[in-house]
Amino acid sequence: MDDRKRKVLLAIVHDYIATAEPVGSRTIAKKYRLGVSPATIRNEMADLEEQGYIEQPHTSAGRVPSERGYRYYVDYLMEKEQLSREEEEIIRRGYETKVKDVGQVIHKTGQLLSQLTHCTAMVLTPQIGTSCFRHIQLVPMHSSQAMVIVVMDNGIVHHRMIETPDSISSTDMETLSKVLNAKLQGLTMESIKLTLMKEIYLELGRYKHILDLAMELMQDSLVLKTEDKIYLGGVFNMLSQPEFHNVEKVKTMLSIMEQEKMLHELLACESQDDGVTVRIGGEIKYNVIRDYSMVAAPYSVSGQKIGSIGVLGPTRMEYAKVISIVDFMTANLSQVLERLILGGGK
Amino acid sequence: MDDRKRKVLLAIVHDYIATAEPVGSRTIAKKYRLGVSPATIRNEMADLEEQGYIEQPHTSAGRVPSERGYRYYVDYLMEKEQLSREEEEIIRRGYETKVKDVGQVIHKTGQLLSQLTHCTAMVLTPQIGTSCFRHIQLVPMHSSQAMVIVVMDNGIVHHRMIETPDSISSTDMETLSKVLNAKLQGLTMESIKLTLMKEIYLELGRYKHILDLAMELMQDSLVLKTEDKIYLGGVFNMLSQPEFHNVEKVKTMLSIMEQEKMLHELLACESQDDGVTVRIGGEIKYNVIRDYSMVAAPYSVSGQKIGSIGVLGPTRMEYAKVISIVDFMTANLSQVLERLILGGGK
DNA sequence: TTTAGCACTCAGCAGCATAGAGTGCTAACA
DNA sequence: TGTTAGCACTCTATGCTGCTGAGTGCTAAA
Repeated sequence: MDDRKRKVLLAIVHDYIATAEPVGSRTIAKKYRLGVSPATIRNEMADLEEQGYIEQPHTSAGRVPSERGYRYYVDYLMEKEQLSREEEEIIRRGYETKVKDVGQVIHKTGQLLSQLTHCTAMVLTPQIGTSCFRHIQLVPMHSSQAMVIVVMDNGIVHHRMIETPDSISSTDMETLSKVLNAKLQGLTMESIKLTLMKEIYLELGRYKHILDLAMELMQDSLVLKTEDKIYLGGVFNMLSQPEFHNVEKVKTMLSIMEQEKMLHELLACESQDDGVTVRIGGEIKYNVIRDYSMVAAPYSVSGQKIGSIGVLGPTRMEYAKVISIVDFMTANLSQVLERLILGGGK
Repeated sequence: MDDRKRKVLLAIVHDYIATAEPVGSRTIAKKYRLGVSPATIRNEMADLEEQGYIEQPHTSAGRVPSERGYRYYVDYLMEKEQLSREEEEIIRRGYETKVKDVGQVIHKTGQLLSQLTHCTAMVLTPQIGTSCFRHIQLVPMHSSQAMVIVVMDNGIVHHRMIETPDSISSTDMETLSKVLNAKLQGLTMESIKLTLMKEIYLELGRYKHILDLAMELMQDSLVLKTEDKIYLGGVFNMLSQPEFHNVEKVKTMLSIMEQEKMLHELLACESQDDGVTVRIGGEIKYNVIRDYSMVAAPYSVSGQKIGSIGVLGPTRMEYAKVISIVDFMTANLSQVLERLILGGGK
């Protein structure tokens, strides 16, 4: 792959990304000023096609980058693109208001991501793994109902209504809360389950029913807070791209969007890697989305990866820009979440 | 409008709903056996057209119901349709699992609604208005941070991280919680704000900073829990309907879906009325969605309307069925929520 | 009042010719 | 040996034509 071939490939990728039309030799010669005639470029293109970097939709059309071509572009040709001031400004402003809870942050992140990339944004909600128990509170509500509230070290709060036997008074509940707090504070769920429970049950055996329910909630706080939702945004945004002129494509795309489970696996697996990952076409495991590309990256709080954000779009996407944006957004999101989860913000 | 005209109109509406094709006189004569010849039906159709109940897409096409026609159908001709056993079964099963928190219920409701109606489902999250303060808890977290948790009478729980001055100890927080609980329990937010705050500030003046933050959260618990989100489901579902063969329509529909604000107003205004409301085409205030119809109804908990669910679809929708489904679903949702919010369920 | 018959309209489709974009190949040129 | 001009070739897209069939409205007879 000599230098001129690289230049031709770069030109093809750039032009195709910009116009969504197959690129002909004349166009390259004129627009990209390689200093050679269309005929020469045609020769180069024939070679590139033989090597699998570009393809022809039909005989009398220009060339289009193949998946391999995009891959080569992303790995070797692409120049990193800085975010424009304007873009950075949009992001900063986006987080200025409305950052009162994690859900809102996730939502906003998705919005910004799709707005800036013109693709569909996917944001995995933070999944906070091991954490310590901090506080439990039983609050009497109605006659025979109470609310259990469990606070974890990482700021996660869970609550649930439970039925209480009539025999229990509100002072009982207060005592119960106190004992549980004293015994359990600072422990992880695992250790609570394994060791201490027997002791507690022995001591507070007569409240067994409530204890059971409270424990269940505590467990859920840990396990279920893998309440792994995905925020999806800007599907419409993407549909204005020319690849979706065809109704069938729109429909497959939308049906993909409704398969949350798949999207989830898609994003979750990305979060294994560090930094921004780019998957192009067939590199995505799922057959349904083989025609699209995905750019994703994990975000983290206090050094621990707790989720990821990603962008799904046509293989013909502005990789350079999208990658920078995803990169910038993860950093930003990490910061915002850090402030929010670990406190410090208003 | 004589009896035969009504029958013809009914036939046209039914057939058009079923096939999405303009209905001709021959079709009606053959399929709907009115006992008269196509020519007679043609005469009736000419009258119906003159009266504005049906329209002709072009000269050599059959007739299509106009908005007025649909309206007449919904008001006078339509027969209520019972849900099939199968459908009831689907709904019941849908709620069997996964009913642990309000969000999930809303989500599931949207899913079911769209699945059964083949339209886009919209579910407004419960907006619980006046409620009493039940419990406040300050939980120390890290060195200079604490979590405020506010529990309302109706089972709503809010929490937020706040900064605490270093001078405050965890026992201080305990005391603070206790005093606040004692003073405020059972009051509505309004009365708290108006009368009691001065007294409390006097007593606990040195914690002013924390009190401010706590009060802010309490206020939000009331006001902000108009966290009026809309759950949207089954957009894809609807796009498989023939009206969306045209890409432009798909796009407008999707752009509508992304205008949360509008959808929200749309649903919110419905919840004024009792029972199921049907808006057809231009009866919807917003110009963008003039080509669609909407069936909506409020749901309630302990007699109070706290939200609504709705269905948005092409004017050519199965009104009879959709109306029954929306009706059934609101009743069901009310029940499920009642159990969840007021406690009782596991 | 109903109906049969008939002329008329019009969307949709197939068939065909044309234009234009782009290629590959060949032969000439540096 | 690499580059380029020229040319024949291919194939899509577009627009035109004429035909078909569905469906109507009108008229006149039952």
